[in-house]
Amino acid sequence: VDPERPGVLTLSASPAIDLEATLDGGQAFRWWREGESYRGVVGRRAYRVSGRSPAGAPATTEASEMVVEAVDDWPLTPRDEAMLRRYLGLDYDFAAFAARFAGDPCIGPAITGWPGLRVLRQDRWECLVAFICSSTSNIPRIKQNVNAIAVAYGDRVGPGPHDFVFPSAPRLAEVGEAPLRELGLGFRARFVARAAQAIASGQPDLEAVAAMSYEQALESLMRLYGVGMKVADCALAFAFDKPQAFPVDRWVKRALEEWYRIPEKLSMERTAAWARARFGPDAVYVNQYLFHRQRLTARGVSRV
DNA sequence: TGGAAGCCTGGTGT
DNA sequence: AACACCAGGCTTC
Repeated sequence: VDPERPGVLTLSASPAIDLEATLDGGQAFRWWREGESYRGVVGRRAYRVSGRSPAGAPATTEASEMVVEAVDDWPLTPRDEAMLRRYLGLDYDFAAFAARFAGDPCIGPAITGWPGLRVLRQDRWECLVAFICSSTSNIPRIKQNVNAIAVAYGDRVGPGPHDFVFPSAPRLAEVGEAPLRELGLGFRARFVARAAQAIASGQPDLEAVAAMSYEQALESLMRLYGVGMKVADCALAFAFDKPQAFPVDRWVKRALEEWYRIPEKLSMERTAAWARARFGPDAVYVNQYLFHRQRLTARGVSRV
């Protein structure tokens, strides 16, 4: 925090964070492009985040600074800074990861092509709900669902159309299934309502889940109705400090078949287990690069 | 224990 | 423009 400019916070990252890939690439669903920056809510405050290079341009491998301001224009505190650094995963030793996988025929070039893709550390409950909503869905629709929930039942923290805090589990538990269905969640409304009830009653306690081993945490989340392995792994990786998680969806499975000769018939579970063993404690970073590369290549905007 | 069907409905492509 | 068909899974059978 710069005492001369209390409304603005500067965060440095090396390499520069690719905001588009990181904030709007399928990890988080409540960031909105606003000119050169992205706007979204972290904790109970709405922020604008912008990189030094124009959004959309390839991130550079050099260190760069991000500029963050709160939409309420009040001063930013060291607490804001600590929270945002945590959210953006700025303490992660990215260089070590990049070095470790530089020689990998698939991941190496992907890291070179998108050096600024990072893994976020999101709010546990919001992230869990978002991935429950991801079942047989797509990114635009997931965004629509999650934001509809926030707008309908969350507290407003800014003047913008998306400046809402995601509602707590107890709040969504009292809302119930039918209203969620009316927001367009479809069959996922039951999943979210039942998860909200369970979490609201402390079964399980999400902070306790985060403190568990990966295996125990996975088991705990999968006991929730509507949460299978893919959804649980996403939540664990993106919100529960479990970077060894490796969510396998059709995109990632296809990429593994293509690059690592995984047999097509191998189940999702076995594929995930193979990948965790193969890629180790940073598996989710590999996972994100596989996903990102596969998805963008399919769209014809490959950088490798 | 594995595998296939059904679920809601907005996106996406034709 | 209208209309299939599909989609970043889950539960159930």
